[in-house]
Amino acid sequence: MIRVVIAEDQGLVLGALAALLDMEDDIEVAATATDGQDALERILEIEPDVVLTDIEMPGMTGLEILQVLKEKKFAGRVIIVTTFGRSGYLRRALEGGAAGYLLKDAPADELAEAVRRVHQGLRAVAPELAAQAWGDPDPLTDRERQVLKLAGEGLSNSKIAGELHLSEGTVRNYLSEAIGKLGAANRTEAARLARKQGWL
Amino acid sequence: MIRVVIAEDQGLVLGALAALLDMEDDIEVAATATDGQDALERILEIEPDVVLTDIEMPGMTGLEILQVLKEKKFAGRVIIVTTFGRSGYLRRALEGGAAGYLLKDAPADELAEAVRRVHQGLRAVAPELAAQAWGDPDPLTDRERQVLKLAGEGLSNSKIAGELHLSEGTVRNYLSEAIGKLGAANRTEAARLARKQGWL
DNA sequence: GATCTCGGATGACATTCGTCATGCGGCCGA
DNA sequence: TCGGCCGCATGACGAATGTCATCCGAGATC
Repeated sequence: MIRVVIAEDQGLVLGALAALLDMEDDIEVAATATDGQDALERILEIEPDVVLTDIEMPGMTGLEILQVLKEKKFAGRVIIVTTFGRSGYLRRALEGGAAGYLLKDAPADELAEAVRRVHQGLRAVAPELAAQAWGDPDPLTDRERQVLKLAGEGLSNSKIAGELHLSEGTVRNYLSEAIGKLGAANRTEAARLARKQGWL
Repeated sequence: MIRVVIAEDQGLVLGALAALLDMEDDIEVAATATDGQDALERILEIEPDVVLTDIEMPGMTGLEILQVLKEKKFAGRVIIVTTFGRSGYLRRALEGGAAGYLLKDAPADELAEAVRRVHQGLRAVAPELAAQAWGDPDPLTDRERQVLKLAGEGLSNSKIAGELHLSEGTVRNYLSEAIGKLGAANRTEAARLARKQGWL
């Protein structure tokens, strides 16, 4: 019996995924959670064989959970299930030690199959992503990413400077760098492009 | 037996929802579709009692399907199931004759319940939305909306002016108006706020 | 110790944005 | 037919943004 914990913030989808997996004879859904913190607690408490988690969740993202589990030398395996195949996410997931990475638009029967593969020690990466995986690496530095992220939310340079404890001029420099690297015309377009690649 | 057709572009979620509903004794999933066009054909062919559809889908959105079904005097009832409670969407859905509007973060057992309610001729609107439904109507004029949308994608004023055949100064005026109405500090924040409300 | 590199900071400059007052021609209702 | 809006435009002005050259100090590298 493969014991699974599922973390997914959309209740309907969570319930549905659980229903789907519970139909399998060799898989048991041991617990579910709708936010990151909660998920982490359940996982550490239950020590399931496989963890299934979304990336975008309130409290703590799937990638952060992955990070923590790695530090705690968690013995089970983790599958990331998410909406979009952003190469940035995929790379971070694999670097973080994820055993699988599925897209939500995969056919439904791939899910149970992936759980089994992963439980056997194999990897399960959505085929349409495997190739693109190491495509174009994120050209942004940490600072540029931070600055761009805030700028993309509409903060002014001075607000950003305050937030990151930098001078306003420095913020301008990083932003200018980022805009150049992404071939954008301004901060807004730059943020949009970076977001599309999963770099934010 | 309530016959249901489900339209949802994310295969995994689609399969899972189907599994969830198929567990109910009085509900039968008659067909599923992963894009709007296909969904519409299935619905017209099968004439189910209830249609369950996402909003964002390739080919045709759930709201467009709703529109067409209304024109064709479709006898069944439609439930919109979507990710976020944007009041703009909700209003358009209800105006379009939707019988239900659920959020994906609702608890899973609400789904079957909603299907039954709707089949009996009742409405099923996620309670946390019902109040807000007619809350704040979109304060933006058509022009403001168009301009804001493009600005949010990173276009400069002059690009926007070219796109919409307006003068650059006029674009600035509309944008300034929109920023003011939304209480934002700049175009980027304004676009973000408007998007969050489903006004874009 | 001399030299490089790197994160961070300045200052100056041109451009773009955001705001506001104002002008003009339709079009609608009184 | 006369106001009064409304959509669109202008012009002007200050503030925010984008670009560059340059500088400084702390580690690395040699």
